[in-house]
Amino acid sequence: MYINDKVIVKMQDTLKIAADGTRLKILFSLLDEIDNNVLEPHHFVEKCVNDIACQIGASQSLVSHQLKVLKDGGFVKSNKVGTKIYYSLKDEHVQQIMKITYEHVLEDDNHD
Amino acid sequence: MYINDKVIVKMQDTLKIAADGTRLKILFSLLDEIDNNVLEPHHFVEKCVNDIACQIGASQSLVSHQLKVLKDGGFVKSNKVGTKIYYSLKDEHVQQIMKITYEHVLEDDNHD
DNA sequence: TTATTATATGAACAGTTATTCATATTTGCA
DNA sequence: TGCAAATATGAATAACTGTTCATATAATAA
Repeated sequence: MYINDKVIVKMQDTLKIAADGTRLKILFSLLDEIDNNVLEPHHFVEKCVNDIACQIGASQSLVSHQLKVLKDGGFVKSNKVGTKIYYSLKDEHVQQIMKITYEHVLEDDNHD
Repeated sequence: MYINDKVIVKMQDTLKIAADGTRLKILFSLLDEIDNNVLEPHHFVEKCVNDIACQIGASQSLVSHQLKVLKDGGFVKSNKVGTKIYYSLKDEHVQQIMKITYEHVLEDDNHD
């Protein structure tokens, strides 16, 4: 084995964070909405907790909980302005994981 | 939201499969071993269940269970020869997910 | 047939986790 | 000060899942 256990655990933890419907919806909502193709490179949008909650149809509490998971996992960053806290994608790795996973499930559709 | 719930569920399911240490070790063991850089493109190696179990230090039963998960999820394919069943990576999406996740955790190391 | 090798399977348990609900904290404003 | 808005937090629960153990199945050889 080339990859040591520490790296395996980190990869596992990273993928676990992405492997949740609510968190995926949050991440998609943080992708730029200017052009319809959300999976192409771009700069990232900032949104506050309530706006995300409304957009994905989840409660404030749930979104707050999951944003904490995403932030601890290095998926998003935050920016406090007044009482609002704006969240945005942290880097492009997240976007790339989503893009490849998206392509993977689309390809599977052809085999069903 | 651009992405419908069906796609979200499929992405979640796909990522869940990758988000496990044992399964990640199995996938890494199925990457070609000729050049040391396991994360570059290549053609995929075939290995039987017992060989994988020995290489990653897991029981036969556990590896068999997880290979079933990986196969059902479209991550690996199998090829029966006599009593042995040879498994290999199914396509390059799996490899790409691993590569990007790997890069992501390496980058995080710089911030610790 | 019997024995052996390789793999799959099912049940059971322990540990984890997503969600909800209620409440706390923080900030801005009157 | 008090109030409202935005977000975070903690507990509790229900559902899920990775692992182990024992056993079953399949293929080969003697």
